[in-house]
Amino acid sequence: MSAVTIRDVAQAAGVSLSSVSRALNGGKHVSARIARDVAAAADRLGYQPDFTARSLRTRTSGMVGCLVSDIANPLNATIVRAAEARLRDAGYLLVVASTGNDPARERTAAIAFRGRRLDGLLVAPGSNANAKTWRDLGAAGTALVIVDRDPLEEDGDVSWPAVLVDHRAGAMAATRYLIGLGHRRIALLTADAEMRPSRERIAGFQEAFAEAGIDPAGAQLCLQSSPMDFAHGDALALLRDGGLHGSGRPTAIVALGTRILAGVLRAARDSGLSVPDDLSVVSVGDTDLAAVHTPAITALRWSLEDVGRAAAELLLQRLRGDAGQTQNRALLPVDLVLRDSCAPPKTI
Amino acid sequence: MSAVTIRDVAQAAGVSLSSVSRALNGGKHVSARIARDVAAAADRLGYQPDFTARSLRTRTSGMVGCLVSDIANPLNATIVRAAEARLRDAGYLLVVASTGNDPARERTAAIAFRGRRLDGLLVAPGSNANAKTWRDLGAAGTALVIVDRDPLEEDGDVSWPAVLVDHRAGAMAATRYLIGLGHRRIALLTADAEMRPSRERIAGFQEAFAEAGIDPAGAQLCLQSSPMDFAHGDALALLRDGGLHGSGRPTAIVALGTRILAGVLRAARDSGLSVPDDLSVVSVGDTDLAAVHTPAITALRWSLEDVGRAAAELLLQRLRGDAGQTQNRALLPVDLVLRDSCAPPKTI
DNA sequence: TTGAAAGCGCTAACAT
DNA sequence: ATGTTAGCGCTTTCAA
Repeated sequence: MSAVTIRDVAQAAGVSLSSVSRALNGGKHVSARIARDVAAAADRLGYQPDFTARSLRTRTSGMVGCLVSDIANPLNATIVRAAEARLRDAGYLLVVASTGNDPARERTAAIAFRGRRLDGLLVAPGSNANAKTWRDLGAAGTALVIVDRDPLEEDGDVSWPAVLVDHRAGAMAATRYLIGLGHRRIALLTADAEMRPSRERIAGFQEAFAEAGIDPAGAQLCLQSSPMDFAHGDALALLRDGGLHGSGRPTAIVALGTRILAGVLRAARDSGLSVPDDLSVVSVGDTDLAAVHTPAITALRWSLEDVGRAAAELLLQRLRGDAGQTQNRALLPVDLVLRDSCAPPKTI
Repeated sequence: MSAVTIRDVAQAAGVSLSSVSRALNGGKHVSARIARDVAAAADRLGYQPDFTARSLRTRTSGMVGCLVSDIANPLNATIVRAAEARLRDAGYLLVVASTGNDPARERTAAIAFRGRRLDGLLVAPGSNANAKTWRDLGAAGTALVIVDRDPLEEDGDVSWPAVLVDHRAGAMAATRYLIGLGHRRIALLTADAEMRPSRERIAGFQEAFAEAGIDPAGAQLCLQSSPMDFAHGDALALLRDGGLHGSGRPTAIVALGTRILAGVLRAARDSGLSVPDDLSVVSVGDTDLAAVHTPAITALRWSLEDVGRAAAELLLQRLRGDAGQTQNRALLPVDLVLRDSCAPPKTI
C-alpha cells in the first residue's frame, strides 16, 4: 500500500508536517535547506501524495468530467481523446460517462460528479432539459464548458463558456457549391433539428438557397431521428418517387455521417443512379467511408481534435481562475473538402 | 455547494452522527424509527454523500480506471462504452486515459490512479514493459483486469483476471475459408506481432496453412507498425510486384481494421483489380467500412460490447470480493461474417 | 441499539 | 521561516 505519508517524510527529514506540505507544494516560505531535505526524503521514501486527503481539504479533486451521448461515437471519441490529452498534461484525470441523451442519466452523472468533487465538466447536453442542472453546477463552482451545443443563456453578467462548430457556414458552403454547379433541387439528410449542429446546418442550407434567389422548394429536408437503416429507405423514396412532395427528384444530396451516407450510396446504387453523373453527394463529416469510397466523397470537415483541445483549454482557463475577461467562446471553422462525388446535374 | 453534510442530517433527525452513517449505509444495527427519520431528513435536506471524505476513511473511491492505447480507436471506444455502462450501473465512475502504448505514460497513469485510490483498473498494456507495475498495483489491492492482451504470468497461486478474444480461431476460420475457395497465396496484413491479438492471428493464419498441407510460402505476412497510409503502399507492392519474395501475387488478402482495409481496397482499384473477381478480401474487424463497401466485405467479427461487459463483470467480481474460485478468464469467440468480397481465384 | 470520539492524510490558519 | 493545531466529511471502533 502507499503506506508512506507526509508524516513519514516529515520524520525522515526531521521537520514538521506543515513544512513538508509547504515544501512539496508551492515551496513558498520554505528555506532552501528544508526544501532540499524534504525533497530528498520524499524521493527516498517514494512518497506519493494522496489526492483523496488533499481533496477533502482543498475541495478540488484534480479530475474533470466529460458527459457525451455516446463515447463510442467516433465524433465524440476523438473529441474526448484530444481533451484528455490536454487535461492530462495539466495534471487532470478525465472521468467519462455516456448519457444516451437521457436527461435522467445526465442528472445522475452530475450528482455522481459533484459527490466526487470533480473540478470541471465538459458537456454536450442531449437537450436543454437539464439547463438548470448545469447552471447550478456552474454556480456551485464547477467549471463548465458546453461542447457543440446551445450555450447556456447568458446570466446577466456571466456568459457560459462553450466551444462551437460553425456548422451553418459549412452547410452554406456545401450548398453554395452545389448551387454553383447548377443544382436546383438538393436534399439535406441530417439528424432531427433538436440540437444545435443540425439546426445550424439546416439554417445554412436554407440560407444558401435564399441567397441565390432560388425556389426554396428545391431545398428538400429529410430529418432522421435515428440514422440507422432509416436513411436507406428515405433515400430510396427520395430518389425514386421524385423527391419530397413530388417536387422532382433531387440531383444532389448532402448526407450526415457514416450511417446516413452509406444509406444514400446504397440507395443510389439500388436506383441505378451513378455518382456523380446522376447524383452528386456531399458528406457532412469527413469519415473513413467518405475518404475511401469510390468515387471519393466531397465532405464537410471540421477538426474534432481542435474541438477537444479548445474545450480543454477553455476549461483549464476557468480552473486556473483566469475566468474574468478571457475568451470564453470558440467558434471552429468547417471546410469543404472537394473530391470526386459532385458534378453538374445532367438535366438542368 | 453541497453544504449539507451528514452532520446536518443528524441534527435534523435528532440523532447522532454515527446513527446517520449507519442508517444511510448498511442499515444494520439501526432501529426502524431512526432509519425512517434519517431517510426523511436526508431526503428533505437533499443530502448527497461526499465520496471524497468516504474515500479517505474507507480507502475506496467508487472509481475505476481504464487504460488503453487510444480511446478514439473505435475498437477501444466500444469496449470502453460497454464497460462504462456496466460499471455505472454498479455505481462506479470510469476514469480513462490514452497511453499511446507508451510505457512511461502507462506508469504515470498508474501513479495518478493510485493517488486517487481508484478501486480497479481495466488495462490493455501496450507491451509487457510494465508487467511489474501492474502486478504491484494488483498486489496493493487494486482490482485488475487485462483486456485482450497477454495475461500477467500466474504468480504461484493467483492467476490474474483477463478477457481474451479468440483471434487465433478467427484467423484460422478466415484462412480455412479462403483455402477452401481454392486460394493458395494469401496475404495477411496486420499490426506488428508485438501484441497478443496480432500474434494470435498470425499463428492461426499459419496453422490453417499447415493444417491444409499447403506450401507455407503462400502465407504471406505483411506487418505494419503504423497502419496509416503505409498499407496502401504495401498493398500496391504486394499486388503489383508479384507478392512477397516474388512468390506470386496473392489472390486473397486478409486486412486489419479500417485503415489497412481502406489501403488495400484503394490499392486494388489502383491496380485495376476487381474485388472479388481478381482479389478476395477479408476484413479483420467488422467496421462500418467493411459493412457498407461495395461489394460488402466478408469480415471477422467479435463483440466489442461483450469484451467491455465481460471486463467490467470480472472487475466487479473482484471488487465485490468474490475473488476466490470464481471465473477469472473469459475467452470470447470470433465469427466469420460471409459477404460478397470473396470468390474462388481466377487462376488456380 | 445508540452515541462519543478517534482518525483517514492532508492543508491552512495561527502562533512563534 | 517554522511548528502547532484545527479541521475537511465521513466511517468505525469502543463504551454505554
